[in-house]
Amino acid sequence: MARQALPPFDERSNNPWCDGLNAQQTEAVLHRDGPLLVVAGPGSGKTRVVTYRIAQLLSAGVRPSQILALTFTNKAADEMKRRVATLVPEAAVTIGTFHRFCVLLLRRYARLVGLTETFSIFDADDTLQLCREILKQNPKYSLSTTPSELLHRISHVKSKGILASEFSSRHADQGDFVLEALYPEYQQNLLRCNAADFDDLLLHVATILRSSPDLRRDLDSRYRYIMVDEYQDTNVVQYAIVRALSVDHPNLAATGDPDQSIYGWRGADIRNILEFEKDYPSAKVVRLEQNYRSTPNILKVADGLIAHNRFRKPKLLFTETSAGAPVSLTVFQDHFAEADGVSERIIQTLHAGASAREFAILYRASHQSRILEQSLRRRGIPYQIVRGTSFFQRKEVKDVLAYLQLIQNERHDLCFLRILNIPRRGLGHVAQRRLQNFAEQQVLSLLAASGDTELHRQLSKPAAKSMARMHDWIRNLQSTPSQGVGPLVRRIVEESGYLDQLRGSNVPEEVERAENLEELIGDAVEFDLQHPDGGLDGFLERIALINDVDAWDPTSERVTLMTLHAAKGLEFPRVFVVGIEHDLLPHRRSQDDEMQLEEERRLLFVGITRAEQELYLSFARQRMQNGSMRTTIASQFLLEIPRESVLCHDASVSVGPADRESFEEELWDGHDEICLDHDGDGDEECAEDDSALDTYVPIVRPAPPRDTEPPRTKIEPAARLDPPSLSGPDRAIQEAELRLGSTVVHPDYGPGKLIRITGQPPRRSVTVQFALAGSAQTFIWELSPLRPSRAANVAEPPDPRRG
DNA sequence: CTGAGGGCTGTTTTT
DNA sequence: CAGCCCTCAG
Repeated sequence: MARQALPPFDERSNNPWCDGLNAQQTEAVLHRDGPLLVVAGPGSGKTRVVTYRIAQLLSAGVRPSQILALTFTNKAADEMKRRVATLVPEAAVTIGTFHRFCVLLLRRYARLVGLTETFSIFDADDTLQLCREILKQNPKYSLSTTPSELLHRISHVKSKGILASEFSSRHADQGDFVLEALYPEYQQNLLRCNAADFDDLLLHVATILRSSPDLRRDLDSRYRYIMVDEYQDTNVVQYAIVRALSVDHPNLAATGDPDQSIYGWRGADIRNILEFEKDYPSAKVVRLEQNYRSTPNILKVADGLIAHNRFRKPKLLFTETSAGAPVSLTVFQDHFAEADGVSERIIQTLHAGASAREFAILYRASHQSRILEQSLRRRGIPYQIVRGTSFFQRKEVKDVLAYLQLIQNERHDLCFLRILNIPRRGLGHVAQRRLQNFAEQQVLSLLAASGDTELHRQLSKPAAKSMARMHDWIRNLQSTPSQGVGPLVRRIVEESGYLDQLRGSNVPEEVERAENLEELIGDAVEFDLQHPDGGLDGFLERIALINDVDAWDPTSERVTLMTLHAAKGLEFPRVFVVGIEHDLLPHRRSQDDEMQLEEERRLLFVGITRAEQELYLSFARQRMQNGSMRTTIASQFLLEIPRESVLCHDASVSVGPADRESFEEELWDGHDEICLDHDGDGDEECAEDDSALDTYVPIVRPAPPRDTEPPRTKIEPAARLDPPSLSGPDRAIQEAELRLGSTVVHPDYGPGKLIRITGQPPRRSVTVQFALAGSAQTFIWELSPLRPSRAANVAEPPDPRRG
């Protein structure tokens, strides 16, 4: 397979796909065969490059069906589709999220992993419910974990690509008995319900690709040109999938930005992008560093902040736009005042002629939206919120969806349990327990068991009658030929009596629920119109995989509220980032681990770089936490942004007018050495290095000098808070043993090698490459359960009989 | 079997 | 503070 040479220069300039592109963008667009990595800073025209390249490939004769573009969010996929459609109308290129693409494959090859093609997708609620059930049935573990923790840990393990079968054998001797017992049980339950959770969608596909070489080869050849967006956010499972599809035809184009990696908590492995060149030695690497989005001031703030990440390769970001307004940094008295301050600022700007759609308010945690909403509503500012609970999460809607899922997949026992007594039919705890026991004994699905006359004999007369009736009714729904989803939803809602029950209530809340059910019918009818061949599967899949970000309408004349995570990939003329406080951003749960702390910093970096013209940063001196007002601490990140690019305002009342101008000093005073620290050893970090990405990480520098002087100021910068000191006899041992390459043991992950050590004794951050799990993790040594090991060879698991 | 009320817990980000 | 689970009375 000859690699195509680049076209001569004049051909480039004549190429319609290169109009208005800079040299690097052009290079990426014209790249045809072979692996390509585009490292793209924020606002550098990445999406443009990807879509132009697709157009370029098509015009060079590549068939649309051979192109596959994978994104993380539906929003990104839709945007890409839209832009490709503008360039090349009606090109049937496959563009979608990883999850959706995997569902597509899995529907076809479900049998290979023990599912049928009508398998259900369990959402967060379902999986949590399942974990509850599992703990209920395994009471001996219910003290050592909670359902949500169990769920979280299973998901974590899955995102590392570890199957239930592998987990038990790998970890049998490692002491994680809870997961060892319950992960396989969880998985069996999914299988019994003919269901997959979100992680499974990926994991099953990866498994299929690994275990079916012929199929892998076919798919590899079918998808000749693969593009992966946000490659820094791929986890090992996604990596395995992409890798498997680009063996024979390694025309893989990955785009991403390590500085925008914000999904580490979900198992994203930044090494995927860092080691791209190792995986594909012939890869071409293109860097897009010119920013077309933000003003220099905004960019300076972003750059100054992200420069504080130590595990990073510095990157040049530049722009040619004019300076623009300084970035605003405001402290408010409390979160109410902050919300009001933001609203007032919006009002003023609206009066000056701005339009509401230009604004975005970004925050760390979704619950922060509530106060903001109230404030905006009071002033009549139109807003749209990208929030966690959607229409489809409402109880009554989920109830009806449960009927639909049960009809689609009669083994969906969770759905059956959910609707057993909805609407009320006199089937309570007793009937439920007998049903479950019976189904267990006879190895039947709950639906099948509910129709069994043997079970009916075990129930009270009214219960038996009610259950038989319900069973027959659902069977009838199942066997009725499909007239579309709309009529089906209507039948369920009406024939079950659910709608009547709600309508007849005098509780206003229930009447509203009835209205929601009407709306659901409407939604289903509309779905039928828009997707004549969609069917029940399509309807349910859309609900399972689409979230609220997709309902976000960028053209609507409203202020956008969303989390920092949801904001990735978007841009707005005017951006507010609120609540930049210690324990919130960085989040409390991210502070013990340097890697997680860096991820929080990247999160703020992402937020900052959404702004085109105006950026407003703020925090509150007090905030409601667990029902009580607490005094907050300014985020350490605020100390890290370049002082000369921001304009500080003190809008809080705790400081008298005389002190107002000193707010800036209050924040920064005595911290210049922290802010400036990284300029000292600049030549190494700023050294040009065009080739290898692997030098991105790690640049291990000495930790910033820690001040011994007590802070003089009222706002306590978190960076100065002393870490808890280590006490006890372990200390000497721990310090002596801590060396690169030495072996340590973790109670859960087993033995591993120290591959990175940073920081100073009270709080050293160590990264351990685990031999058994095959993955690396970073810990604060002093706080972790890691212990030095005498074993020289980590390849061999320690023998428990000896230990 | 149902509904109300008390106690407990947990508390980020998302496909 | 909120949401969930369990208990208890009807």
